[in-house]
Amino acid sequence: MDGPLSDLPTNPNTLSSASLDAAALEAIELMFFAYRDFTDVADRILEEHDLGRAHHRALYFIGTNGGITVGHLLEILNITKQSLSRVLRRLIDLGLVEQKVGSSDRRQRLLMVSPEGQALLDELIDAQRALLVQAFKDANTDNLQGFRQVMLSIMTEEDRQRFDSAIQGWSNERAA
Amino acid sequence: MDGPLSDLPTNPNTLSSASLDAAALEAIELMFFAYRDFTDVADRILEEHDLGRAHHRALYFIGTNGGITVGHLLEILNITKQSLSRVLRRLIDLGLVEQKVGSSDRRQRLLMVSPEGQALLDELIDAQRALLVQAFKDANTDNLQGFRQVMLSIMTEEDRQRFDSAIQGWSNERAA
DNA sequence: GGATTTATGTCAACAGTCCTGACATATTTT
DNA sequence: AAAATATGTCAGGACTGTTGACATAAATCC
Repeated sequence: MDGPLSDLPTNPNTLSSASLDAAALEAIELMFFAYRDFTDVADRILEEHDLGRAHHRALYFIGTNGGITVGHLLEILNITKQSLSRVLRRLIDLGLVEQKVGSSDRRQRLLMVSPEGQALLDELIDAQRALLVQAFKDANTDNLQGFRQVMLSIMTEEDRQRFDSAIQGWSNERAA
Repeated sequence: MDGPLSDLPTNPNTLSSASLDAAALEAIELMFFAYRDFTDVADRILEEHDLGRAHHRALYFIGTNGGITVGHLLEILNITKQSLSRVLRRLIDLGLVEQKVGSSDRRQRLLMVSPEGQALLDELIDAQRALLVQAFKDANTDNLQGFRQVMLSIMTEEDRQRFDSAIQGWSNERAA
């Protein structure tokens, strides 16, 4: 049997309300299982280092935003500073993350990963990237655009703006 | 600027390794932000009822698999029975979930949601479905198929089998 | 029919991650 | 000099996951 996304009207730009509803209902489960298995590949690596997901997230955004301030990191992660504190302390104590006093504002603590932190981050990113590359292998350009467009549209506008994209604000527009 | 998924080769079925890599790298963040904002809409409702995500997940799979056994629920959720116990106890004490002794195997406790549990579940599902329907509104059939195909491919084969799909096992096949 | 396995439940302890509230320090801004 | 800002920390609580141990009832095995 085909799933809810398979029996749609012929016109590629016209989807019935019922079809959208059925597709969305299935997508609730797609989100759950895909995200769980996506995070699992990283969790296995983190276990070996006795670190949790929170450490992964902090390490990730520090590594991909070298010199980020604590405040900015808090904004991205959407957690309290007390919550980040424990995680960050651990990463610093383990020598995976380093702090530098801000040059223009000496109150700031600029965060960056150490070589050891970068090595772990590379390991984590490679594992998740490999999974995604495998998942993308049999998809064509349209499929990938669709995946990207849907994922962007699921986010809040604020989060969407993190992705520099030609289709920013597209959600209220008609596809060309 | 376009994102990594935008500057791909013209042939829709041929994607360079570098493009796939760049797309996967971006997708790591797409997964993070989309999933977070997707769960947030449910979390807001759960807060009003003083329930957590674990209660949501249990309620969801009981509601969509009426009469499910405790053992089967544990398999789906991939957690320990001790972990589920606390959550289930709370749902039962609140009158959101009911138990019935199995008819063929009287050791089993068949789980089902009460009318009150169904009402809460409907509220949760409606919120997430509304978000997804909105996200799907500007996508065409190919886009949605792409989203579905990629999400299915990200899962383990075991999880993928929960979705009855014409493209089961497609990951090693060539698209028609 | 007695022994074993299975399905479920519970107690206890511990870990990770999030929260709120309060308070402290250094630095910048007004 | 006073107020605001960036950061850090202490304390306590909630939720959700883990391991290990033990208990009961029912099904299955020999």
